[in-house]
Amino acid sequence: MHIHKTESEFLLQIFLQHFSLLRNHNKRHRQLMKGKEKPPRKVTASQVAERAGVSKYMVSRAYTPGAYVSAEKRDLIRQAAEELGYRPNLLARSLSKQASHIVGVVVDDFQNQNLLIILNEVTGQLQRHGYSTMLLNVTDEDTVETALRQADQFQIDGIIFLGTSNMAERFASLLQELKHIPLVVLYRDSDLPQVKVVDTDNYRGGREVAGLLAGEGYSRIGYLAGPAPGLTRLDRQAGFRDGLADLGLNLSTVLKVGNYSQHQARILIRDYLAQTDPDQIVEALFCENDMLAIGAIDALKEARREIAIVGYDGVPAGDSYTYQLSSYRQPVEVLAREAVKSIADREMPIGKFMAPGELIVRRSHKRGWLHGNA
Amino acid sequence: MHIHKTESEFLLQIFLQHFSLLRNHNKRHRQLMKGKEKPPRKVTASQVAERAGVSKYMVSRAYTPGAYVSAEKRDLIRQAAEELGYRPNLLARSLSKQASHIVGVVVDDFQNQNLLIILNEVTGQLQRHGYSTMLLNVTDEDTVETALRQADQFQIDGIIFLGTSNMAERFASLLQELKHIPLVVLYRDSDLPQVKVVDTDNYRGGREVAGLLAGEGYSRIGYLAGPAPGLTRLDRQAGFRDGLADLGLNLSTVLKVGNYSQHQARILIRDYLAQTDPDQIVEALFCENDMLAIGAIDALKEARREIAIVGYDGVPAGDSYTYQLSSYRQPVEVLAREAVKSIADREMPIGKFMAPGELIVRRSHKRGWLHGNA
DNA sequence: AGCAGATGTGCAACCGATTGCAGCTGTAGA
DNA sequence: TCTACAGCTGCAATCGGTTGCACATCTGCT
Repeated sequence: MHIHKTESEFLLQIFLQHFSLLRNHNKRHRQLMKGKEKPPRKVTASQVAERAGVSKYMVSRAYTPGAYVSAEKRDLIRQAAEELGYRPNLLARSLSKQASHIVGVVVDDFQNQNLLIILNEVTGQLQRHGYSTMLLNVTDEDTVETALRQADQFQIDGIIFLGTSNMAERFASLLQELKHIPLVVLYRDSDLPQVKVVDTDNYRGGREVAGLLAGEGYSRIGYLAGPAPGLTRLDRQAGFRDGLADLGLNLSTVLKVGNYSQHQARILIRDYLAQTDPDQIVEALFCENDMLAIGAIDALKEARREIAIVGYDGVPAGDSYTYQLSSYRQPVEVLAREAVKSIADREMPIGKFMAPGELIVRRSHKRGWLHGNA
Repeated sequence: MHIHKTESEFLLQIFLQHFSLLRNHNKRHRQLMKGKEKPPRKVTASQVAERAGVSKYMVSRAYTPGAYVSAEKRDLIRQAAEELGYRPNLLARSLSKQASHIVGVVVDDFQNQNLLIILNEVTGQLQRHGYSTMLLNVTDEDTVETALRQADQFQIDGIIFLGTSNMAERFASLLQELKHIPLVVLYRDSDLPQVKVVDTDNYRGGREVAGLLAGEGYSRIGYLAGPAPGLTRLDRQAGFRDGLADLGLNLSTVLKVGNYSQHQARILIRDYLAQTDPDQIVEALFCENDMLAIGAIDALKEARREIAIVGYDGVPAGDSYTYQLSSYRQPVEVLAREAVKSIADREMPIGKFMAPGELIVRRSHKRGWLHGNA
């Protein structure tokens, strides 16, 4: 009997705990916190005001540039705030200001090294400008809308789309409804209206690579394209083609791979080698990005065949002894800076920003790279 | 005269616009928006309430599980909300609920492929659980505090630390003050108090790798360690050592590299080969992670020397023909799930979660990997 | 019929900031 | 001395939600 009672009491307690947890979570939480030794002081503006002997409204003004505050009061308040360790609640501020200083950043491929390096740069820049980064995962199609909705509900100040896929288009069309949210597409060109594009100068990059390969004296030259829709690929390829043409060469082959993975490129090149008349196989191949180039080199090593390879991006892995990949470096920092600036300016960003990159000359574009070191 | 008047009126207008732009940005913005063809309808709970013929409080309850609402009214409200395209303002909700459903995710190395794969998984899982990811950039030391502050001001529900560096310690100590913020350290073991650790079972992984190498009949066996402080490295190494011991072998050499880059590993191995008595050079080397392993392989190829190599992580790059890296796969999805769950449970997460991984048997641990395919 | 208890609803207060406006100073100019 | 006006300051309202509580309403049970 006794045991029964204790047991049911115990269960009741559990139930009550659970109930209050559901229905009254925050109050309970607050009390619980208050019980601790070190109350994690949520210092509010009112508390600062009290200490400084002013009203809470002045606290806000002390941090608003251009507001009417006497210099002495401002300093007084700032000091009080300092002493209390006051950190304004950004949720409240954002709610009131109707702008969150949060930027949504979308990455569509976590295997692409260069994308991630840009991501790093972008978040760093955003942070330095006082923005926070909300990372949106859209690796499968269904999540695009979910992610965007979530971001929108947080009143984000803008979206930076980092990737190659046509998700950018999905985003753009979804954003049509939410006209007030600026969209920057980085790492990929596009003619979408109402969008700011930030990318390397693909045409120019293509031309420079053409010059590099022509300098080695190749004549049968190919281009390995990825699946990205839109202009990036076309311009890069056009620049390459035109560059070759200027030097009296022509682009004899264009291969196309289904996605930007190293693995796919390797398989494609393996099949290409196997199925193509040896006389027709290209001597040099410009790959749309470094991941593809690395995959291509793998296939060539495997088959012990040599084709001069040049990539695009300038990822760190290309620097390894195994690959020594010649490439065209994207000016990552410049691109990131421009993307962030576009959003920080708080005007609806439109137009294109195309930065020149820089040739990286290593060994993979030279004759004899497959063997020896010479 | 007439012209003058118009002109000054015009200037006045400009001035007023500018003034209101500065001092009254959001209101102006709203009006501006209202002027457009498609007002980007910020549907609020009140509007939904009006349409459904109830008070706005009921709207809130219609979405609160376990609240007292009649089924019919709930459906009515939900439908009205649907028709209007109502999306609750998460800033307001978070402010009121004292919990933002935002999780801070810290990545300390954007070159580490496995980290990024985990990042992908983590953000995906978070999204699925209704959380948003705030990506914190802490690539240089100074930004740790800034980043954390920013996150704290958004009332984040927790932090997931993804990385190997001792920034985790910095975080933990800074979080001491902010006791209410849960910290999960993923991809790295630690004995920090008040922290939840999620990692592979390093000891077990080490043992399994020992078995793999012993099976090939090597006797001089080494370990290539990275700089990470703490238990991950020690356990992995201890498991390896114990595993060898059980099979009558011992760990003859431990090399240590200054950071986890492929490049550093390559240089270290190159020097090791050059400076070590050939009779003393190990036959097999277990590398603390795949990036190091890949760097080591590069150095070996360069020197045309063979040492059996095994990595740890299971990054996709290891699958390339060039490397064919044998490794120990971290159960990325399981780890991510556990990390997210720890935070979603809303209790202060403490303790360790160690998941077993899985051997990946490719070629780099076998004799003869340097030459041929056999 | 009378009443306890469960179920639904709206009011008002609150989360923590920002900001238009009214009112209060002080001081210079008439 | 009175006025004008600029510089400050605080009140009250607002952002868009959530929630304790008081007040119905509707059961079913004596």
